[in-house]
Amino acid sequence: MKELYVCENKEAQKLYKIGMFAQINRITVKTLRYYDDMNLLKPEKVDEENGYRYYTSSQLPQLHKILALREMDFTIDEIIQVSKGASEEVMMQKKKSDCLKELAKITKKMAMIDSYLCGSYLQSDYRVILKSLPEVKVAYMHLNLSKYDDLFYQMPNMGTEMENAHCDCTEPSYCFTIYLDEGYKEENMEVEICEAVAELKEDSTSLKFKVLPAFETAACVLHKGAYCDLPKTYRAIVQFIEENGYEIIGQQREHYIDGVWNKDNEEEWLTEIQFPVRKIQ
Amino acid sequence: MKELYVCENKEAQKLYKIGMFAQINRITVKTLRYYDDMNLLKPEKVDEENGYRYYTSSQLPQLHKILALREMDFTIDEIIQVSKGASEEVMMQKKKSDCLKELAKITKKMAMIDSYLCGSYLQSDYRVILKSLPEVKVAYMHLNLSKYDDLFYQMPNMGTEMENAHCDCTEPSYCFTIYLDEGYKEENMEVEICEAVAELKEDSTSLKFKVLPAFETAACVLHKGAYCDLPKTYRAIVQFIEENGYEIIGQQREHYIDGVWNKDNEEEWLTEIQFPVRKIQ
DNA sequence: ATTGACTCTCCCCTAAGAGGAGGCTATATG
DNA sequence: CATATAGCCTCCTCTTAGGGGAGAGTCAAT
Repeated sequence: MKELYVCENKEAQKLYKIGMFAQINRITVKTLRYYDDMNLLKPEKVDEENGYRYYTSSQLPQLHKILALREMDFTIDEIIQVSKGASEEVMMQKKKSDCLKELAKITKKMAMIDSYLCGSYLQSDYRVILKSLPEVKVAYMHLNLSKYDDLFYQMPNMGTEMENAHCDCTEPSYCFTIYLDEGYKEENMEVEICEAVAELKEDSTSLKFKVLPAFETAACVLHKGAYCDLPKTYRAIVQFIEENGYEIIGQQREHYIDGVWNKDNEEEWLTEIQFPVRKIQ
Repeated sequence: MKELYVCENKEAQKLYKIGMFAQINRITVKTLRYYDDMNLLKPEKVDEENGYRYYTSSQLPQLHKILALREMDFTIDEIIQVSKGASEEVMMQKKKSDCLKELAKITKKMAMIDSYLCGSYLQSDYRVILKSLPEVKVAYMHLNLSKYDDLFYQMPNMGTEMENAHCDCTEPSYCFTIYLDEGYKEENMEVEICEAVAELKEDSTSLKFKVLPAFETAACVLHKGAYCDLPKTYRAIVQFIEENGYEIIGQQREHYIDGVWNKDNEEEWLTEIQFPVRKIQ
């Protein structure tokens, strides 16, 4: 029965070796040694001869506090701050806001996974990214197309006109169309074919120049394959915009990356859709 | 205008150096080099002479897929599995369940922080831990106490009786009382003082022996300081048990670690309360 | 030819320990 | 008393997904 009590020796404090102390607290020996190295919890006594660490029961509350804070995801450094007297209150509030951020992130992740699983993002080949569109100088031709494919018959024309005007294209090249119609149309659409240039030149009858303003945020998605599948991609990106609380604030651009001009195989064609957007408050 | 289109040279594929390719995709050069090292995304071509990496637009979809999966918290290894043909469906489901687990963890963390902030855990000095209580052989004395403090007047008696019976205490020592009354009582309580021993001995009139069964789970909390504050600690642990969906399935033990027998200062006394519990389905 | 912007490889760093090698020590058993 | 085993020590490497930087080579424009 509490041998030390019987002995009436109040000085003697039971010393636990590291293994026992670890077992009592359901942690590993490694962890205790690590906390020693980090100067977070020093053993009560270290044998000078053999280096053995000895702990006492009076260190239990300190250790339990450390473990409690670790469970709340405090880092070792933060726990050291606390033990040096930093306001726990303040750090807790910070931790809480960290938790809320993490919660938001994980919720977003879940939403992405879910939207993949229910197939609306079509096998995850759609990755909507938000990026900024810088101000850009373009050469452009205004066209009324009776059907979509006419667009590409016009492209060689535009190439010729640009050569005549001695235009320098930017590197990497940035060639796209702007749709001027509101809403979706399959025929008789009004478009502008644009290509980024280094400098503005004199307007001619068909080839004109202008500066497009920058957009702080644009929702962009890559479309791989023939153009007949483009509508599906449009639906996906518009869905993304709606679901994530954005609104469209400008004309979308269809940016041609790979196409008939450099790839025989339609499946390798690559197009990027860019929608200028803004977060709805 | 799409110079390659004008040139009608379908073989020529525009090669991007790593910096440009990184910029196009809003990622860092380091990331691309890392993916190369990991064999996740090899450049289309590497210059044999100077080691420069060159990428093409046809690698964009692959890269975007990688980035999309990274956003969903897939590890590099998992993405490699996917690119080698592992079922995305299955991995997504796994990811989702990971997310749910993480969500549960973070919710728990938040709850801990909140309960700290609203003070119910009293400055976080209470850390409830769940551990198993192994089967234990004890020497014990059955007592009826008119008031709590009488307990400690009985302890020296018990020490003497145990010495007479030649008991070997376990290491570390495990000395505790079991409360036999239902509910909380401040006086006239029926208790058993127990001390773990290596072997059972012959019962005497006052000192008896028995084996206490193991409990798979016990909610335990350290109490630091004088015994008059114990009720607060009891309330905290009972609150924890209720809030976390456990139920009490045995008599609680009050395990004496540091006390009057080895510490003069009441504030250094240390006691552990152990409640055998079970998760409610 | 020079300059500045890119690129390469190689090395070290992260948080909180885990895993293990090699060597010393404490305790229990024969 | 000798030895076997378990426990302890230090030191080293490993984990993720890249980041930072050194030192050296390379490209493109002036």
